[in-house]
Amino acid sequence: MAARLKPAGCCTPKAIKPMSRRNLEKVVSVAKALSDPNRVEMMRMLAGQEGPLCACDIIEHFDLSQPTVSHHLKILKEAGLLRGSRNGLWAFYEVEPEGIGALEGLTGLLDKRAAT
Amino acid sequence: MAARLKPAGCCTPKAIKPMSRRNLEKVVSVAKALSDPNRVEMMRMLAGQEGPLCACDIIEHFDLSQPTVSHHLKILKEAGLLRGSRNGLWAFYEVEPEGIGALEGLTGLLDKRAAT
DNA sequence: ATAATATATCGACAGATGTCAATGTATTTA
DNA sequence: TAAATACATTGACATCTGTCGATATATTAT
Repeated sequence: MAARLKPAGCCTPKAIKPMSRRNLEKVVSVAKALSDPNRVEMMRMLAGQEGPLCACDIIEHFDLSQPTVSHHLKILKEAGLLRGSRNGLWAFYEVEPEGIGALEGLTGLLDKRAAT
Repeated sequence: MAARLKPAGCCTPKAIKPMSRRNLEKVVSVAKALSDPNRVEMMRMLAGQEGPLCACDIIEHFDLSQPTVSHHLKILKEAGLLRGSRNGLWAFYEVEPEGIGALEGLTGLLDKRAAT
């Protein structure tokens, strides 16, 4: 029969607080966007500015090809963490408030243990 | 020559606040751990309990094979979001305080817009 | 109109990731 | 000791992801 047993005197798990599929997907897409070190650095770079930065400055800062940087910025934008705009030839990016929140939600964990 | 230009009158980006490679990797590993919907649900399930839950209950709750659940729990544990223990045949898992923080850091973004 | 430039998109490829069936390991029971 | 059980690990496979070179698109300057 091989019925799966349970530990003695145990375990009716409490129900999971419901979350819509849409919100779950949102959480996952934000986490996914921040699950690459280059993208985290892009977020940290933009979060430290007082206004938008042109793509050229971001490209210059990373040791990646221009298409790759463009690709990463797109992912961050689609996750709602960045906002993009354009002025003539140049593309500008800046963090969304939500992006700051997400970034701090993760990096804030570190501040509670060791500095840097 | 094709020298890369810059927008007129613009842009000396402010330097990125320094972050150690170790801390960057930590942030990325946490984000990566939460970048799968099943793992987010496992975290939410465990975060809603008052104590540890046996693996059997987690396996039962998800529409995944036992090895796959075990694999996901391992990733969450290695990211520092879960703590595991064992009592006889049974394995128990519970959230680390850091895990709660990381989870709330991401799901908290949603509460500010739409409920659920 | 033509050339030059900044950025986005496409196509390809190697490596990472989620999944399961099969097997291994450790513990309890008979 | 032998059988049963809960969970972990392994191996295989399809899909996803990060990356780049090549190309396309849009804008400005000549």
